Amino acid sequence: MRLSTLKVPRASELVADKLRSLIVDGVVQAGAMLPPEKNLVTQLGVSRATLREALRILEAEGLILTKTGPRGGITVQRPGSANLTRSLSLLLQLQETPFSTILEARRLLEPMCANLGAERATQAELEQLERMLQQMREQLNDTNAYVREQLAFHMGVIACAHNDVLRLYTLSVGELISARTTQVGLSLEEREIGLRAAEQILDALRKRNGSLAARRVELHLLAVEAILEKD
Amino acid sequence: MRLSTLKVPRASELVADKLRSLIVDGVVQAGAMLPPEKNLVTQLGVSRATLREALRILEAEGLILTKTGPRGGITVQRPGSANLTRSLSLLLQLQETPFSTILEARRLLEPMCANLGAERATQAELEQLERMLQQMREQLNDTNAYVREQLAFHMGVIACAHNDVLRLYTLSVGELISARTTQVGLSLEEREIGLRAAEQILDALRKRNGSLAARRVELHLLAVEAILEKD
DNA sequence: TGGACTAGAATGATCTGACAAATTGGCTGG
DNA sequence: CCAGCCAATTTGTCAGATCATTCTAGTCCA
Repeated sequence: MRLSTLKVPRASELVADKLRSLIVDGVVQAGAMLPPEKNLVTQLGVSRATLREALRILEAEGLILTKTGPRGGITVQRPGSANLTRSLSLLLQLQETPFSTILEARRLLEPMCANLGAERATQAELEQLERMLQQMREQLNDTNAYVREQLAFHMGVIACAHNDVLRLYTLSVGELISARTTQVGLSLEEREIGLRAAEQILDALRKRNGSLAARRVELHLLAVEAILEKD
Repeated sequence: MRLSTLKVPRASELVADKLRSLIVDGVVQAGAMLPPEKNLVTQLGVSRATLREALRILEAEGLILTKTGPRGGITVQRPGSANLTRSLSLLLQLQETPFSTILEARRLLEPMCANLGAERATQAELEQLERMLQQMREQLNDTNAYVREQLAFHMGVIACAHNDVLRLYTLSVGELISARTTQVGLSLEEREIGLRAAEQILDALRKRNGSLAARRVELHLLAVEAILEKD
């Protein structure tokens, strides 16, 4: 008989597990508030220090946020992509992964998603993309706002694929690359070229031509990479 | 003049940031130990409670682990894929993403990586894959061990693509699916079929035939999906 | 000699109680 | 009516003590 080494759980971890399952199981919905620390301490039978260590864990997971004062307290949140992106970013930094690898990943992921999206996009989604395009046109003179809208458009295209896993993956690499793009900056000409590329991509989606959409996305991404790597 | 709402950082977050940057910047390498809490408290000028909240954050990020006793203490770790997988899993659970979406993501990611891998695999990697195949043969009678080796083989194939981002993505969906596979279990016949598929995939890699490798991976994954969805 | 046992030290884990800081809502005096 | 101040609530931080775990070294006995 083989026994694995027995792991002694900490009280703070057990508390974190208990509260996390309340959230994941939907007992407390996002937006709702947990009882104040004072009450939790009595209900859980641990000290405040232990409870607070558990809260920091949940906060690191993006499940809660805390505010001081009356009307403050512990609010349950739905974690966004931030944590996923953060985990990825940490891993890549520690492995000293070159930026070109991130670019390549996006260059492979997005065309694939666009291909799927061309088949699956609903009419409403296409109209939404048209509105996003309009947003990009309006923000053409503000680099930061433009980069933000561009990412939103990309994600809108990817959302048409109706696959949340791929959407989250693409979003996390997209966020990393957008951060860099904002640093480097885009000239007005580059922004205009990007806008035209977006128009072409939406056109391909409207035609339900997946391979055309994929090709256009890839070309656009290659152009962006050329800009990012010019220095 | 517009001022964004001023955010008051907590001491525990500042401490976590400071320690994290020590790790990310390589001042303390993985495997090294941080000073004991007692010393950190005096060096950082915060209370022990605050320091410990910071440590729980870093632990949640997979950057450290703590042990009690002499020779215990705070060890710096390189975070593995666990955090990424965990973040993804949380997000998917809260969005009530169906399992089929995860399967689809893998079915799209792995063939793409295999295609790349066929072009880029080194001789050493091919030999490593051959050894993994041997491991699978030896574990053919132990379902859990077999599933583990199968995931290792898959990841070995993906590693040939030499893209860490895609490797991490594929690994995280792979871990989610493997967990399910272990629950469902595989019959001996299914394991033998899987083994033969792996042999075929390695064969395609050896021939440097990317599209063949992609097709074989996809067929294999479709077979696995059929097993997982049979109930 | 050698092995088992024990006492002590190092270290993290938890608890307790207190005070500080932030924020809201109501009160009060003009 | 309103501006400003005060009190209450809640989280944030601190200091100190005690408990639990685990390694080391020494001791005792066969």
